[in-house]
Amino acid sequence: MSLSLEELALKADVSKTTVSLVLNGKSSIYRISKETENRILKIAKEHNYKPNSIARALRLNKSLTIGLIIPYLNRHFGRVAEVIEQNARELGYQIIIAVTQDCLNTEHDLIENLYERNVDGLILATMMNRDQFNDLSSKIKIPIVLVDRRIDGDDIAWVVSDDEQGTYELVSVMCQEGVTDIYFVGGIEKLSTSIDRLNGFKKALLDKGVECNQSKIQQIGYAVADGYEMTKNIIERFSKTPEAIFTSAITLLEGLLQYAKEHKPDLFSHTRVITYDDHPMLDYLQPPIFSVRQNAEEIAKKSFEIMHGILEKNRSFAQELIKPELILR
Amino acid sequence: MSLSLEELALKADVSKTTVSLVLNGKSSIYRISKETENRILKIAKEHNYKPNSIARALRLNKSLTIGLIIPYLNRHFGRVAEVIEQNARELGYQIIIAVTQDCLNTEHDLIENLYERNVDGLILATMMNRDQFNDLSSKIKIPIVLVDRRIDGDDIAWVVSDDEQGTYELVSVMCQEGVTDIYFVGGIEKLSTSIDRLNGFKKALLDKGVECNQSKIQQIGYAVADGYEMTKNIIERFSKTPEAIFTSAITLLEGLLQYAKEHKPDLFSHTRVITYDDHPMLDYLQPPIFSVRQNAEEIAKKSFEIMHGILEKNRSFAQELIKPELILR
DNA sequence: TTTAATTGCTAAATCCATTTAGCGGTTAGA
DNA sequence: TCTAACCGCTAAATGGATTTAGCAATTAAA
Repeated sequence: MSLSLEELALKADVSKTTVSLVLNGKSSIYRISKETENRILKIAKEHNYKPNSIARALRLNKSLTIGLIIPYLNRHFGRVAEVIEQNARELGYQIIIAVTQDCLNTEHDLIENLYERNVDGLILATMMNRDQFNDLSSKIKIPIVLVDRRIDGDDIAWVVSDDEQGTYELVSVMCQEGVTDIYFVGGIEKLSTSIDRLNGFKKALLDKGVECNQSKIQQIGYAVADGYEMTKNIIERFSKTPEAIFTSAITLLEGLLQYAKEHKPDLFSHTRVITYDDHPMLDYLQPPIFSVRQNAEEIAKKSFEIMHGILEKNRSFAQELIKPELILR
Repeated sequence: MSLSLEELALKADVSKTTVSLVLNGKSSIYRISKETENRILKIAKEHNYKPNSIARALRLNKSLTIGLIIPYLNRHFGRVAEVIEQNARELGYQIIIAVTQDCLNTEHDLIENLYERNVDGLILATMMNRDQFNDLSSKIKIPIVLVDRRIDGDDIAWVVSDDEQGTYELVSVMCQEGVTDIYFVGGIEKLSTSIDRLNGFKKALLDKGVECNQSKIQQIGYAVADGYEMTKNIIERFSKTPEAIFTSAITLLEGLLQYAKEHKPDLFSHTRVITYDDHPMLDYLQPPIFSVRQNAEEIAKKSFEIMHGILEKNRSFAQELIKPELILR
């Protein structure tokens, strides 16, 4: 490890106070002479001095560290994490990452854990509801920015994809082609991602004068197996083959594909499949699957931007809806 | 934040030394009476005391933090990171993550950065060669475990997929079907992943008595665009359509698919495609693409295990080849 | 010449947990 | 009765950077 302030002070023949003041740009405030200043700067540079970050964190009660808590490091969240890390690094922050596997208890433990480990802020893809979040906020005195999943409330910072609009547009494309017998394969019912996507779904149908039948809506979870299960239900419960199925996440589409491969190889000859989330491999699937691509880069960028604004620029919370992109193949 | 040792000591009417000794399980060594011990434990529990991790790190020179440096947070590395994080968490460690984008300079900066930030160890998917690694090792006095990409040397800890064997087996399948006119679409030439996969490739052919023609081997890089480029070269340079193409990463396969879609839609009717790395979507592609699935979970588990062994159990380095799995569709 | 202001710098406190050396007091052994 | 061992606990040092209050020396003002 590099030298300490004290060792540097010894070499420069001044006190460590002086060294610290100089290196923190406070020479003029404390009237350190130009001569002394230059000498110290030179020696610090020669020895490539870097202040011990732990000592600094202890004294300043600021660790330059952000906790990032997400359900998985899958394609979407992996990309989000990657871009958050890059943005954070440029501004001197580090990212401590942790995954919840969409388990609320794990999420709570992780938040507590990271908080105790003195992160300066938390970026969170949460499973909490409003009440749970309020409880947390009262205990935790660091800024929290929600990412990907929002919670209603004027005082909560979040950055999410415009799930409702994205789904609305995608489903509308189907409607415009005259396809309105669409099934909704959804995720975790109380999460904003599911609520908003379902709202977009219903709205698109309603615009075509079609009231969505509750029996066409399922919300079990976001795992591949859940997608499999819901597809199975649709195919086996109803005698009529659906005109279209909307899966509200790429994992659910995977489950659908798996079921189709095993039990319904001709699914695609009668049924259109559309999905939230995009994946490059979809380009090579037959028949083409329309999708909604979330702008993970923008989501990541904005969420760190808001965090940074709160931490260093005295800004308050902010909320951002990021426009997704329709991909029609 | 929770109480400090001192506040706790006040409440228990003892010195903070006593509290610290009790909470660190040293009551008997220092002959703290059972009565005092229980009183302190009770009060600590009531107030849910957690030692300030920063102060602890400063005093002990141990941050319980591991740096994880990888090229991207793509599917493979995302899964590796996820499992490392989970394993680390169970043993009280946190993961600080950083991505290099396969840039050597970035990698160096990140290593230095994390080192200065007092991580206890580094898990590294490196681009360095032996010399660069030796340089680094002499400067950096914390354990390093290489993951996914190894460097030759008896004293270097690493955990990698058995790239040579995996490729050997996959290519052998082709050979056994009589297909030996196989092109190698490779990654970054000097990385072990490329070297080992190429060796496995050549060995499989040699076992069939076929000497691999150098012109069938390309190694540009691991990006999707590189895969596109190499596929283009193969298709456009040679008059004869290849019997088979081996892509040595899923990203390269993506590039191949992209090129095929745009310029050679009939590629699959004459050419078999096989790839290193697996992806669930491959199950739904026609025709089936054989692949080698790396065991990301095992790679992650072992690499943290080795790190933990070095840090806490006084074990020395270790090297692990993780068996990948052949997926024949 | 005395007082006031300025200059250039530093001692010491602070953040909090850990750990070493050791202080008084009691009991046991010779 | 005196020494040795033991008991139960604590003061103080430590890790390294930051920051406040202020000291001693010089210069300027009255």
